[in-house]
Amino acid sequence: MPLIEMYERPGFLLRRAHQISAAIFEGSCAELSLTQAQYGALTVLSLEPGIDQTRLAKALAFDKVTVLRVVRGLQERGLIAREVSASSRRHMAVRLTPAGIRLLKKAEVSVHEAYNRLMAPLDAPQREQFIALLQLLTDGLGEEARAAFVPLSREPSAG
Amino acid sequence: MPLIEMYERPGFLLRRAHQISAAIFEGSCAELSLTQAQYGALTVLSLEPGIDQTRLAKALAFDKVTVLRVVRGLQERGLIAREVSASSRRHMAVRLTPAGIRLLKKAEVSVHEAYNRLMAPLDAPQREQFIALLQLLTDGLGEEARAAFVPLSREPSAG
DNA sequence: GATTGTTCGTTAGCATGCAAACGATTATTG
DNA sequence: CAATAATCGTTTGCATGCTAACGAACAATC
Repeated sequence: MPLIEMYERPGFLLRRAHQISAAIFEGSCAELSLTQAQYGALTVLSLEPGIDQTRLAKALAFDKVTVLRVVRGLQERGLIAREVSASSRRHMAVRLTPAGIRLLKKAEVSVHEAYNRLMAPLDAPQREQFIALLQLLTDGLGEEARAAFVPLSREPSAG
Repeated sequence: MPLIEMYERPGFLLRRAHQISAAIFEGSCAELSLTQAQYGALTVLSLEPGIDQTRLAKALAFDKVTVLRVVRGLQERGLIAREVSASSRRHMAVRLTPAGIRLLKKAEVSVHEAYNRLMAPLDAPQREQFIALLQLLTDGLGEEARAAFVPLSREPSAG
């Protein structure tokens, strides 16, 4: 048994795969200075303009604090705008600026490139299987681990 | 198209899956105060006593600094011992203490429990597929991303 | 309508992961 | 043996992710 059992454990492999994925993504998007987290935020904001930070956190499965820092960074770069919500003074309405929309559009190319680099070792059916299994895993564990992952498709658009 | 494309992207899913995996692992090992990183280090050390930190980092696909901090923490808890290597003054020989061996043995139960919780949404063939695909992905990208992932099976035991 | 409780955004603190830089030590080369 | 280069461990600094705590605003209850 020369091969270490550890290298077959999903925990180890997931950490490693995520590590590689992040490195590839940020390599591909280095020119745009976009991290995975920032890209995710821009993507959600493009589909849900004016969403508040808590909802944004849930959509991304992020922590509140992480969303705050991501959003603040994007705001400082002029990619998004934040203002107190019209309906509630404690909600922040976050939306893309024209510059943010442009950058997101530009990023799609790099993101696609990162996807291809990441999935290079897998052929088409393997990619489908892999994604299906990941979805099965994360969906099935959504409540187990945190109970806060609500993909936004159709939800009350104002509490 | 109500479902967001993002939720099908492997980068997002990998980050999410890793996030859940880490939470489950640390939940199961909370009593032992063991993180994934610490458990990985103990595991490698149990198979390669006296390994130096750089090699340990490569085996775990960790950064040098991360290994340093992990190893220092384990040393402060009396689970491992570090001493300057006999063959080279700039190498540190790291090995488990009896307490470390005991804790690692105790941890196996919790680790197994974490595995079952993590893989709960998948049946047996799916688990095999999932692990095989993860291995295919990480092996295939080992050099692409970093060129530093050398699973230890049989390597020069002294440079 | 005042009190209680909940939620949102924020700050602060801790752990993890990476890159850069530096002293000490070893390897390499003449 | 002397000089240069490479390597190991370490420190520092930065980014990310989480928990805990807190003020402000809202909701719920009586």
